[in-house]
Amino acid sequence: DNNYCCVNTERCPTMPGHVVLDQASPGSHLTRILISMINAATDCSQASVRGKVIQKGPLVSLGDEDFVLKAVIEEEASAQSSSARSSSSISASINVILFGPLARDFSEAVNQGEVVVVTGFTVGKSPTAHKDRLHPCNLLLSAEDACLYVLPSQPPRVVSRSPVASKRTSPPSPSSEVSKPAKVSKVSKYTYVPLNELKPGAVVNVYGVVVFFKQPYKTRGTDYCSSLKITDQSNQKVGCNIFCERLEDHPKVFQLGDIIRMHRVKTQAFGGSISLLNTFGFSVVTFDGRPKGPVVPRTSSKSFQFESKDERIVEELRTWAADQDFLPTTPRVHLSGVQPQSYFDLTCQLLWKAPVDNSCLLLKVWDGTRCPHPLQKFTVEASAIEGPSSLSRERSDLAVVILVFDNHADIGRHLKAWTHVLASGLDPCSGLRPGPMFWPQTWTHVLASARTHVLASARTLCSGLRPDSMFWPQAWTHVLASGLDPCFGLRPGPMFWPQAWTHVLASARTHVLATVLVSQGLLDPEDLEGKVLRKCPTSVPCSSGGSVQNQLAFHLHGGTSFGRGLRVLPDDSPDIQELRRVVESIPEDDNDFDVEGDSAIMETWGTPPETMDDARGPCATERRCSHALQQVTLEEVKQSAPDQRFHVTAQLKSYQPRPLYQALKLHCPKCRAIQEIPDDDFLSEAFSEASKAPGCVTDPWLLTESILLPGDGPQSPGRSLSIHLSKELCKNGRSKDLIYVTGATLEDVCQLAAAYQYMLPVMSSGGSASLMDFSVPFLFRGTKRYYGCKQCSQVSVKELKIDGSEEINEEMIAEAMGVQLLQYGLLMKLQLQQGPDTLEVLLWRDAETFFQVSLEDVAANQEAQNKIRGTMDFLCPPGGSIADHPWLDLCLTTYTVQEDDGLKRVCYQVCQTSTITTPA
DNA sequence: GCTTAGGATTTG
Repeated sequence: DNNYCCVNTERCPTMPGHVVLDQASPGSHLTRILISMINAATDCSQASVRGKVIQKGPLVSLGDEDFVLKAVIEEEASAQSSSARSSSSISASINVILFGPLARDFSEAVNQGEVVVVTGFTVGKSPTAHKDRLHPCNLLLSAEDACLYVLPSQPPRVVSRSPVASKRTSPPSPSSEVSKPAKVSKVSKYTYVPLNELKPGAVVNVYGVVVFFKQPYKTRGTDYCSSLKITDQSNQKVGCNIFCERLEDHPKVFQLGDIIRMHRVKTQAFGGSISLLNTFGFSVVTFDGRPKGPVVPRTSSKSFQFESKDERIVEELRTWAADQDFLPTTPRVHLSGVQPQSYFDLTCQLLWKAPVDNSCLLLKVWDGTRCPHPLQKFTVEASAIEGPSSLSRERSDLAVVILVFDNHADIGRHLKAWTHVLASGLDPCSGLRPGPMFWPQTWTHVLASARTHVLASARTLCSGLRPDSMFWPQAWTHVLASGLDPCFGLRPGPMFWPQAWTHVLASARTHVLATVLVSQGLLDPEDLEGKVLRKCPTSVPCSSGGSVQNQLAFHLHGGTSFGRGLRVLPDDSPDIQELRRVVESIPEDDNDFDVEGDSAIMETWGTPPETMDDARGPCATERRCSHALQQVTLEEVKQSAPDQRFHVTAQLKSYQPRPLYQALKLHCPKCRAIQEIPDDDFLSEAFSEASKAPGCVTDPWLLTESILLPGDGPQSPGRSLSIHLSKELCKNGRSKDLIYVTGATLEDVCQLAAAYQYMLPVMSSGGSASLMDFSVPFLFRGTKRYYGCKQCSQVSVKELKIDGSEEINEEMIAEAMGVQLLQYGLLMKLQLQQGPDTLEVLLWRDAETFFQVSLEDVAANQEAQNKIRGTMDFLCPPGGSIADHPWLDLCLTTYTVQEDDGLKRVCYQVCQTSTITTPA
């Protein structure tokens, strides 16, 4: 509330009777009154009222500089809901009547949707209350004492990443994949229903704080299911079940208290209350729920709206949630803080994994801290390890094993080394369980894998179970409830029983194996040891000294109770930053390797390139320069004086920006300024605004044809679209080479651009054609768009002179109009790695050479954008270990730039280098 | 084709 923008400095901020646009903190010395609390007895002298303008009437002249204007302001949603419980049914919308110059100023300066603060008003009885059902009172603002302040309206933003996002403004957007967030219409198209106002059988949008969640788990149907419970300021808790086939489409909820926004969820009556279900067009965005910290949307949606309004709602939910007493979750702890026998959540990085059997997977992870408890040891054959198996001694000492079972093993099998993982509901158990154990510990896993086969093939075993022979009473209830028979033959694959029955089988299996299998001669333990153990590359545990009872093992049990699960965390997650810092501070390049298993896999990612030529494979880039230079190391580059060239071989560890479309820029070859590319929503609004008052273009060298387009009603009256042809071009039979249009929307422009060669949107300036401002393209050709430099252009729209059959191009048009053309540029920051060394370099000047693509094409078509994406995924595979990244032959230049603080900094840029191999 | 799940620790 303290950031009021300075729009109009000519007006005195404290003078009554004016619309003020630049007051720092309006009405702060006064008491703010909620609209619903206003009554005839309200003391107006010390009061201020704040509300959003939802209606703005016309300025009515009473003659001789006297005016009157009626508007309706409404309490903003946040204030409304916080007052909802205490207030009566009095309307939160009130008529405001402005008189005199205040009315005139308001008419000019204030738009519908903006938020205003009024002071110095008087309260009257609203004569229209029975008719408009608004507040029974009205606010009267006359020139003598009244003051009205306008809060700056922050332009909403739309984040647009793919063509899908711009479909609404068809035809296809040239800059879709690569456009920058920009403003669109000021009124959001989404409204959010408070959770206590949900009615069954509706499709709604909601916001909420997550008070319970399960990571997505495989259902018996086709999809994964995320189960959530959310709440909001109404304190209503609402269950949600989100079904999506793809894991990445699920809500990215990582912690209780996260904030979630869902669009298009279906309300459904269930168990006496409302629950939510995703429905067609569902989209979800989540936010970290901790107060402070930036509001960063987490989503895999290709397009989503995100405006200042959303930011405000998130902040409000955060603030509200901070004071609530939500039930505690499993604690999120570091390995250094693990308490035996107490379930915990762990944020960690996967180093490698090894399959144990169909239903168990061993994950080797770390989080940069040391677990103080003695841990069970595991023996793993090197051949079973997926990922870099040898670590420096220091790193290895910090790494721990997690055994993940059943449904989690299915998720875990898809994880790549170096992925950051949230493991929820880990059980830091001792390897030995209380109660009788029938089998030596080393066999348990073998038996676990054997059980499926046995149970699947030997139906009689299970039907032979008797209640008095069960060890765990809770399992028996399940047996009674569901019986075992339906288990068989229903599910293909390693998990052939439905999730709901895991309980029965999991608890029954030890019993089955212990008391039935052997007694019936179906399984011989000797036989098992001889046949199955050999096939099992991971044996559990291998105790070496110490008491097994005191050794901890981390188990992620099957099932999803209490939110147990595995989830990949995005690389920009704030919870990873600390882990990353700690992990990077630990040396990885000492030679004291701790080799897991019998045969070590050579560690490629920490090895200097000179010794690894053969293992590296062909380079993915080649130098196109003609320098005769020796290869040097990154370290040598860093130590050298600037303004030189170097040849290096390195891997691409990471790059920015993500998302990639942000890399594409516009830049001026003359003044070298770089600017962002506006997105279609911004352009759409700019053109739509300009189309409302196109004016008349009467240049004598133009032929004008106007069409009157009918409107859809009072909201959108008809408009006039004019096409102007150059007489000169017409004379030469080339009228279609370049046309000028006025009154066109972006949609019109795109349609016309498809039919003509070049198209110049113009507007009337005193009857002559003039260009629109340079925030929009000044010229269109098909899906290509050309922008001009605000600094370097001297615009005047003139007739294009051409000689005979000369082909028109954008340079000629720009030159004729005095426009300095902007060029497309691609700016990326690459982090190179060479053994233990890293170096940050830029890709800018020779980006086209690097990707072998025209940036003009990248701006205009998806295929070229895909080429860049494909190349980057090849050079830096998502989720892969650095060992899997191809090596790059690079030519680097070094140079210095002057920073804002006057200091000089050395920069590095990739030049004259092309990628060789890109995936199909 | 249009369900799946609808919180409530495993028994490794």
